[in-house]
Amino acid sequence: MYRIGEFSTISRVPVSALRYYGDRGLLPPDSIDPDTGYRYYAVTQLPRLNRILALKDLGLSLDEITAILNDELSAAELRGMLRLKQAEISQLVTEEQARLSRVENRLRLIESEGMMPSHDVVLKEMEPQRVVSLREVLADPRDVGTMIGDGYAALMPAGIMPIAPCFSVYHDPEFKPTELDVEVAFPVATQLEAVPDTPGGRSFVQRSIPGGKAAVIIHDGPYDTLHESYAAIGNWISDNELRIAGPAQEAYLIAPDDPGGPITEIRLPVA
Amino acid sequence: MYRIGEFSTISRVPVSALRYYGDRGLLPPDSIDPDTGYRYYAVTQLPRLNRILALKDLGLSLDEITAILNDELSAAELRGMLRLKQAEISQLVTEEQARLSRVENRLRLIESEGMMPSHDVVLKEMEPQRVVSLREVLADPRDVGTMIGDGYAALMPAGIMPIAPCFSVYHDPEFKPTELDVEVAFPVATQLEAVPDTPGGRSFVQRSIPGGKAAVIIHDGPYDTLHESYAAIGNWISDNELRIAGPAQEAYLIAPDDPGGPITEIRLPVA
DNA sequence: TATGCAGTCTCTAGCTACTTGAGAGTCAAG
DNA sequence: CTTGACTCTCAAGTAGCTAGAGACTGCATA
Repeated sequence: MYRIGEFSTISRVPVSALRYYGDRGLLPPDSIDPDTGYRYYAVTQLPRLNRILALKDLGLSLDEITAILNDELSAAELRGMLRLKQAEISQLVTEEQARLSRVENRLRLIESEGMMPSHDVVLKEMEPQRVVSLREVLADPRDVGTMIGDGYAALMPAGIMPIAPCFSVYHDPEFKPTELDVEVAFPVATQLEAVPDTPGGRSFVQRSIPGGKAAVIIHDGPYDTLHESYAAIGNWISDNELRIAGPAQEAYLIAPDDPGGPITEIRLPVA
Repeated sequence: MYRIGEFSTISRVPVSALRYYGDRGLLPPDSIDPDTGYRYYAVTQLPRLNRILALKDLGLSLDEITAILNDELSAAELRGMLRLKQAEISQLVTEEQARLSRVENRLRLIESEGMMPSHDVVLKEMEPQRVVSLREVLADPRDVGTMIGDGYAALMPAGIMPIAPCFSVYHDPEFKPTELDVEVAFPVATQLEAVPDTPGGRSFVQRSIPGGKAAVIIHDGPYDTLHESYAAIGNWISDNELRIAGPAQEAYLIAPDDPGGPITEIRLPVA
């Protein structure tokens, strides 16, 4: 019988951890002196302790290990648990590798430009959004602004308030400066009975914009530098070995007539 | 100006996280209503929030991010921090890959044998140990027992108490059943003035056994099944893509004359 | 004007697997 | 009997939030 310090030396497990395992019921001491409370361990407990350490090394939690050691699991459940853990770890490895390449890219950016990039791309989870929208093929990209104005001019008098900033969706698979298939969307809370046509004679469609992951960047500046943010988001996506999985969106968080200039969020669905 | 809920919708960051970042000084609200305590955020805070998220995605802690955002770091420090993070992540990836292969091996073992292996190999950190030891080339492996007895017979009367179980070190690079170069070591607390020779005429050497990582297994059974544990430890080492980095040790935790039979710990230094 | 309800506030606790430390008691040797 | 090493219990700390309790605010409707 060993006292906890000796058992710690033999097993090379810290005293505090042994006490913790004992209190959790994972490795109760062989006996406890009822007068002094001293814990006494037997060498025969080493296999159990080593099993605890080995299972912990597989990434199992102490609760899971407790269940395994107390024989509460069938062989099938055990296999299932391990296969689950296997999937978890391989996902973790993939994620960490992606993180690693993000760090490497950031380092490369800093070394080449001497500073941090001015704005950052982040991956966000988008909720599906119910919208009323106008869609049109435009000759001039700047007409998007008039479409938005036209849309508001129809919605406001009808008492329809967008619940989030309006945004545009660019449906062209590649960029076409002369024939731009663009949708202007106004998020709404629920399906609406009727939506009036716009003063400009456009008709609204009600639909749901699907959710999912999107690479997002805030563009804080005039529209004629939007391409820089698109370049940043494009680089980020290829760096992270993702691919574009839907049409780009631009959300107009602050309108261009604001004294501070417009602020735009570019979103690119990815998978 | 947006209330926290709206800002949460726009940024797709949970309200609780925004409050937390505010309290940490990482992203204080643009203003706080002194009467109600309501937090108000501006769209212009989105770039900072996105930078926080992007840096978090690189694996930086909020403290580190605070330092970066408050411009407390030189470009060199920033590069250093990222390079450190890079090293950390690639080590993490390596570790998780090793863990993954451990899980896969465990699964394979379970599927082939229908159960968990009876004993477990674990990786432990060994402290360097000061010992007094006897070393000899033996014709018969079973003579190790007499060497141990001989050693104790010299040490006990001289008042030298080993501070840990004695163990043997097998110095042969490969196994030789007829000419076994074996060292029997007794751990001691400090360098000793003098150690008497044994009744059997052997002379002690004082030395330090180096520490480091070792693969360890508890063998709970008679010595003639030791090879099974050696096989298990050998498999484990190759599974984990480690290599043997020193002579094997066998620690005699419980002597073979105990009614429960001997318990032995096999240690194989690895790198 | 009253009521309701969604939103917000602060504060506390919980999550994992321990580690650290305080304050008190125990053991063996000299 | 003292000393020093060891052990005990209990509480708090770790990271980055999340969840919940109980109270207050703001806006819309009856």
